[in-house]
Amino acid sequence: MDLDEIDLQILALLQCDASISTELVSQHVGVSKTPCWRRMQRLEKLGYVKKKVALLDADKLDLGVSVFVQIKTNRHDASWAEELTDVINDFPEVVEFYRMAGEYDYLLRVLVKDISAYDEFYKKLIRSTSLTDVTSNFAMEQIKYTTEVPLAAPKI
Amino acid sequence: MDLDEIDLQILALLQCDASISTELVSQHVGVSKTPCWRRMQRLEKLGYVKKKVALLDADKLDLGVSVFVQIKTNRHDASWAEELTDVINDFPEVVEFYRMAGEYDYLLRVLVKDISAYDEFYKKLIRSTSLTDVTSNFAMEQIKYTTEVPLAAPKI
DNA sequence: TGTGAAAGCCGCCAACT
DNA sequence: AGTTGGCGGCTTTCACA
Repeated sequence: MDLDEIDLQILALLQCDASISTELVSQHVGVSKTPCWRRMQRLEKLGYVKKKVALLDADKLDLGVSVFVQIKTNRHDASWAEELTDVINDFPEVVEFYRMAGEYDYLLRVLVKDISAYDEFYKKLIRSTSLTDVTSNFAMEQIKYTTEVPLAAPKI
Repeated sequence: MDLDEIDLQILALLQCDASISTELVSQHVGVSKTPCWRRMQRLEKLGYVKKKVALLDADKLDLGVSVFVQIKTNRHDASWAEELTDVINDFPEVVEFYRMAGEYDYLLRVLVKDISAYDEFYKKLIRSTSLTDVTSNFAMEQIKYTTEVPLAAPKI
């Protein structure tokens, strides 16, 4: 990994606030504007920073319910997995999608307005591909949600 | 909800790319610069935009393993729940934390480097509070991950 | 809401250590 | 790798229709 301490500090700052100016970043990490700017450019070009996004308040937008959906299948060929991936990617309600080890094959997090909106999603899902077993677990409350990855770098 | 179509379009753009300039936003949504800027200010002030962040590449930073941890407890009083919340919030490895309906009481997503890093986390967790049942499910692959909430607004 | 325009900061580059 | 200096442009703001 070709990152030094300063790079990690820059990443820590940016993943906390992407709209911070180069000048402020440079002051925090203790180098002057230009090298700091060059580092930031490099971190983007190398893909350490994937994108900069605005995080919206899901509750305010009436999307307060997360549902975790565990999926089991008996088809384990590559083409079916690809099909499932395509299907899932077309659902904007699915915000996370994992292939799992263990009992269940896949795990989804689905973000919807309420239970009936989830039911609509569920019907769409089982209609669009063949699944052996689908188990839904409802979240009552989102206690923590962060996009910040746990960097080894010291917190600023 | 005091948002019109234009506001929703602005939100859709910003949650896809927060570094887009006011001018580009204004062109996309069909109003001129200043009113568009005023809307964007308003959306932030009202809290629809919570923050702007950089999304980092977890794989590149050697944090490729997500573990979903289901927690069961027999203590259902408010003070214990608060204690758990505090404990969890102090773990940077825990990137998501939900109170669940159904069999399990809580669900965590923990982001770590590898299995042994997870084991370290696990030991820290069970040491810091009393839990009746902890089940860990490992994700082999993150197929989809987005911070974009499914807005009713038309995709741009 | 839209227009226009001023002020200022910021990203960006050049020349040098 | 770092610094210093500066140009150009965009963001931000205000005044007014």
